[in-house]
Amino acid sequence: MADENISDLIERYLKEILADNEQVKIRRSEIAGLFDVVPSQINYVINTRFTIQNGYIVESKRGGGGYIRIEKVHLLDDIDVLNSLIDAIGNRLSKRDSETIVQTLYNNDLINRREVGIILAAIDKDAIDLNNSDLTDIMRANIMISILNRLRYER
Amino acid sequence: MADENISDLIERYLKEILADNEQVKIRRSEIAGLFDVVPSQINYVINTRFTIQNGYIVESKRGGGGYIRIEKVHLLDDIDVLNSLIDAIGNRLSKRDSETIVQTLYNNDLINRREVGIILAAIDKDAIDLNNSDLTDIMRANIMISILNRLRYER
DNA sequence: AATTCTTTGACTAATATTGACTTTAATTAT
DNA sequence: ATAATTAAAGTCAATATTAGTCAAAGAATT
Repeated sequence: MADENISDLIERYLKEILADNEQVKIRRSEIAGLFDVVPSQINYVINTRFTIQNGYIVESKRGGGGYIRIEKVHLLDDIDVLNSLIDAIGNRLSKRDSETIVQTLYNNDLINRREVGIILAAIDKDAIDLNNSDLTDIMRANIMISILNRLRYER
Repeated sequence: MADENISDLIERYLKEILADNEQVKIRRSEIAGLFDVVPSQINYVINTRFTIQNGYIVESKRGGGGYIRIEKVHLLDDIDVLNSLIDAIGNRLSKRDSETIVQTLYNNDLINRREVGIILAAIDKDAIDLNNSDLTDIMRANIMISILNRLRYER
């Protein structure tokens, strides 16, 4: 417990609030001031400790009245399939492989027919085409991973 | 819930009225006075929060007895909603506008909460980012249109 | 010694607020 | 009737107020 750098302290501070609340809404500069660090360190703490893998989602808004909101989400129990699918996708994902993944999701009752349609529309070749099949496969991988991560929790 | 910016407060004020009425008719300077802001801020609020994507149409008149009227738009059926949303998307689509669209889909019972999450994941900034914000907005427009088109016949 | 993690700050991006100037419509004066 | 005045709303660019990114420097760990 005594091994604490400032990022750890900030993490602990936020998680203590999250122990009693579903979410924290902060003003970045305030927290930075509280711990006497530069504002961007708050981003560092968030990026390293409040990821979706840890069960947190983060929203923010800039400008007057801006904020950062961290929300704890409930990760589902049976997400092994999702996790292994995420792990299996590398940087690129072919159309064919993406269809296999969607089929797997459907077979495992992780998505319904309608959701199959939506996901296939989201990664549709024409939609994400960039005149560069390499880029298209990268884009497809990114989108698929983002969706799989979303399926890992419910709100 | 405190600490919202004034534009959010004005938005909320108007939407509360619109919850009970089909339309609001305001005198710009009055609302500005009520919230102690400059009159043109009312235009800012309207332009950013009461767009057609949001499901509102706005009419106004200048000169003596001038006014601004905000009206909830009433589209006949789901296809109308989808068509008008598709029409409103050009080549590019900002994050903000995309969120408005998804909200409108939800408000019109065209998608459920879970589908909101999936769609937002599909167009998430980090997912479709290619280190080029121009391309990001183009990609977001393409994906959103693809999904909207899917919803058009999958229902 | 090498690698990874943390801290810092300069620069960028998004959103909100303000105010000077313009346009339109109604009212009043000629 | 027509012109002048007044009373609105609209536009747009400048400024203010946040948060985000990224890379370099420093610290800790392996």
